[in-house]
Amino acid sequence: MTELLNTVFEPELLEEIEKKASFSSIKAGTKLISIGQTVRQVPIVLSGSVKVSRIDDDGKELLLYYLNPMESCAMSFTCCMQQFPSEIEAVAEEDSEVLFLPISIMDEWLVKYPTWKSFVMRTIHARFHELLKTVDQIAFQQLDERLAHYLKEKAKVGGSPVLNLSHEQIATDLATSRVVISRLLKKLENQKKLLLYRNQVRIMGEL
DNA sequence: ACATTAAGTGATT
DNA sequence: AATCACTTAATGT
Repeated sequence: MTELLNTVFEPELLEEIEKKASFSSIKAGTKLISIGQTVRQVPIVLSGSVKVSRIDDDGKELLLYYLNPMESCAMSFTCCMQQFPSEIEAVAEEDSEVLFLPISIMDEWLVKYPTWKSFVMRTIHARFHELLKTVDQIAFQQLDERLAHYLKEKAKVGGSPVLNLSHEQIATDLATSRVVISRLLKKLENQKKLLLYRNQVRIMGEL
């Protein structure tokens, strides 16, 4: 478990993490944080994956990105240092192991440990990049590309080309309607890129 | 066999 | 791309 951390952080920092962090195993579907809640801890995903999404005023959901092993949430850095309430919701996508770091250590570690600082910078950069990507996908209204991206991500996260999802679930993740998703999926199926079943999508070729 | 839920489709905005 | 209305197919009881 710590092997992953070893490759990223310096020894002294690892000791500190050992002392200050709390480790927890999270069951699939567990909500880690919801909107409005104040962030008090920074999560680092060790195994599994966590889905981070935005919910609008009408309760409509929009998937932002996944946290994979050795990734953390950029929102948590910015939010919790200033004690701002969360603007996102995070739910465990599968059974996961997560390390929680208290916010109190943030300032101190940033100056003390170069590997921590670069970790923080890397994750902020990575998330920001990811966000920009989804933003201009939405701006240019290319839902088909968003769907392809979504399916690829799902396959990567789940480690399998077989996705157990209903069209409905896909639609809520992408904040659109089921009918639209069904049509796009059908189009992809006709292009022999995937096969459709009830509550299941099997990816065949390159999307 | 019947009810419920998921998926497919044409027409309309 | 979204919504409506409706059909068809798969699943659960």
